[in-house]
Amino acid sequence: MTAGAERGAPTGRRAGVTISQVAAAAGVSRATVSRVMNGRSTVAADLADRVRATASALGYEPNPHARSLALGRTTTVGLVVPDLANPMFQAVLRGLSEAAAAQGHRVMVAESNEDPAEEEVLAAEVARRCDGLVLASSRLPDERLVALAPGLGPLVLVNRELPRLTVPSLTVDYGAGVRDVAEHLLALGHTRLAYLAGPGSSAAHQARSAALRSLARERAGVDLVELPCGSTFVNGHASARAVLDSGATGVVAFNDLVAFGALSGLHELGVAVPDRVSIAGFDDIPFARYTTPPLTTASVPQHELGSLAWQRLWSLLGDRPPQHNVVFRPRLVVRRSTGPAPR
Amino acid sequence: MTAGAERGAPTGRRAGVTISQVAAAAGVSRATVSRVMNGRSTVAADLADRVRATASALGYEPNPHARSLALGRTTTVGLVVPDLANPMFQAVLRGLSEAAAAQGHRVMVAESNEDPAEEEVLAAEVARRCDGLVLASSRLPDERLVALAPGLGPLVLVNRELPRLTVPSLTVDYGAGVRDVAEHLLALGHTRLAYLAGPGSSAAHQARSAALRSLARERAGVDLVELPCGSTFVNGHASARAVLDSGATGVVAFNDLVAFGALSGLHELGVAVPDRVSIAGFDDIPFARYTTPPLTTASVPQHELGSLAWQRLWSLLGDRPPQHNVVFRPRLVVRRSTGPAPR
DNA sequence: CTGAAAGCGCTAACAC
DNA sequence: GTGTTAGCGCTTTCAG
Repeated sequence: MTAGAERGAPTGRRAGVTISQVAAAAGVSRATVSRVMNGRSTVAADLADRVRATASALGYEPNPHARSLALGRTTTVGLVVPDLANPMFQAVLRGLSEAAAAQGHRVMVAESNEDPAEEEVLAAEVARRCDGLVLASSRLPDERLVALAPGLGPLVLVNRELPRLTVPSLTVDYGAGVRDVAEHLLALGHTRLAYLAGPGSSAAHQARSAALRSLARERAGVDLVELPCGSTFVNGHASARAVLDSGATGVVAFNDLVAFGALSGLHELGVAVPDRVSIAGFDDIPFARYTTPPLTTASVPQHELGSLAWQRLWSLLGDRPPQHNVVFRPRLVVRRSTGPAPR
Repeated sequence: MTAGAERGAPTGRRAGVTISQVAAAAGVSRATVSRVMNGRSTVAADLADRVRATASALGYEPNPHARSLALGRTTTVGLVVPDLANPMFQAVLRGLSEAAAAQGHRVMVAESNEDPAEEEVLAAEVARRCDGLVLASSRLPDERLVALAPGLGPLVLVNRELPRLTVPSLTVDYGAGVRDVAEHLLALGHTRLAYLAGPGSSAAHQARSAALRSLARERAGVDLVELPCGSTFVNGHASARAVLDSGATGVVAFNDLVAFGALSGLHELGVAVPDRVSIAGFDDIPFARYTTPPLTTASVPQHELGSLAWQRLWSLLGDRPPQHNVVFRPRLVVRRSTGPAPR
């Protein structure tokens, strides 16, 4: 089955005219072609023109892998997320992809399925293939991340900080955000709150859980129960019964997805929202305002997290001074899924 | 600024122990190391063990770019979509990414922003860097696509066919789907229908437009007006006024996003849905059932489109017999955004 | 300003 | 079985 590689091979293996062919055709050395293609130093104008002409005549396009090998850089950045189905991460991806594209870079995505072990392998692998890596909402324990980070090359963290290491991070003040949500519920007269917990490995979850507990401790007469849940619609849906059984009238969901799931599950159980129980989410994903009822949530600048991550990475890649870390303050967005506590 | 490249360079340039170092340390040739690393032919067991030991001791990991260059293949596939913000394409991405990951491949995404010119450049570039390419809902005119395709290497088309070329395609019978939607509206007593048109360059739009026109032609007493719109939430929102002015009581939106936009715009204009106008979307994106009111739509197997695309590509990459093309029949999903025509 | 030559890190014939 | 040799296609000193 030795099919000819020339012109339009059957299954479509790309042809590939090489720099040598161009050099030969133009009667110059490969070095010269390379210089012209890269707009390097001074090449006599006429020669340069000749090279450009034959290059385009032959349809020459430098082989990116050969360049990567020679230059030690691809024009690709990686993004590793726990769950591509989460609109939050989709938004980060878009923000990153857009910004990177504007600078001629592509992005390679990988999802770890919320599994720290998988994430560790993926991060290493993706980092190896790219000039830099953005790790969003890493589910890795601090010590693993600290151990891993130096080997990953240029790295930017989203939704996660690494105190002991100086890696650029874009974070969100989840403690303050979830506190705002809880205060909102308390102000509405709810005294028994349920927190639908995120994945145990999620730093975002840990921050929220801690902030809620400390709030409950400070305030007299506030009852808080933490219900193990997860990060998906399905997880939230499955928690509806537990929410009901908990006797809570106000629920703080780990994120909007979970909130929607709970909303839908409670609806099926015949529980009116917000009449009997109020539900709030987190993130303010695009559809949060269009559900029934529209979701009260804490807004997080998802897209911007992605684009800023690119800026940080870009600085790193150019050995330019690192940009400042930023922590975003979530903004409470009150919609109709929360209301006064029932009497 | 000649920083030492050895052990943990400042900005984090990846170190990179090479095959030569492993070979030297293990006292064998690079070829042997290569053979061991790739589980090739027979290498004496003891030697193999020694190599493996020193490799892992040194933390050796083959450089993917060098492999790509030598082997002529990366383990990466590309995906080009018109709009990453569309949940439909996000789902395709997930389907593709999941399936590809199961076979050890990564995906590189790029979005063309609905711009055919940009798409053409992107497709070529991404194809060059990957083993194969899936082009989703290409906005390229047939002739451009036909001209481009052969140079792209292994290619799979989603939401698009190329009659003159034999490239694997996964399509959806949009004509039948949109017809189902329209019939549903007609059965509810609507006689004046508005179609919120998608991008002119979209094959999906063209198919829907044609099917609707032919339906209107067949049926007596059916009024159809096509309103230029687009593919996004914002486009749909901006069309609300035009919908109202058109006097239509039933609207068929290009996709769910447009339908949501229209829903929201009409709501702001104080128009009750479905009491005064009925709206149907297309795709059945994940949130379609959770909006207010839940959206009537034609369901399309988005995730499956992505995973099947991977299968097709995988066959192509292995020079295995091409799999059969499939055309999915959308399924009408009636929810509460459509109802009886007002009297 | 241009060419020759070495090398990026790996794989694959081809000999021993 | 294992080492030697020659690339994969490009960039980049280093001479001239």
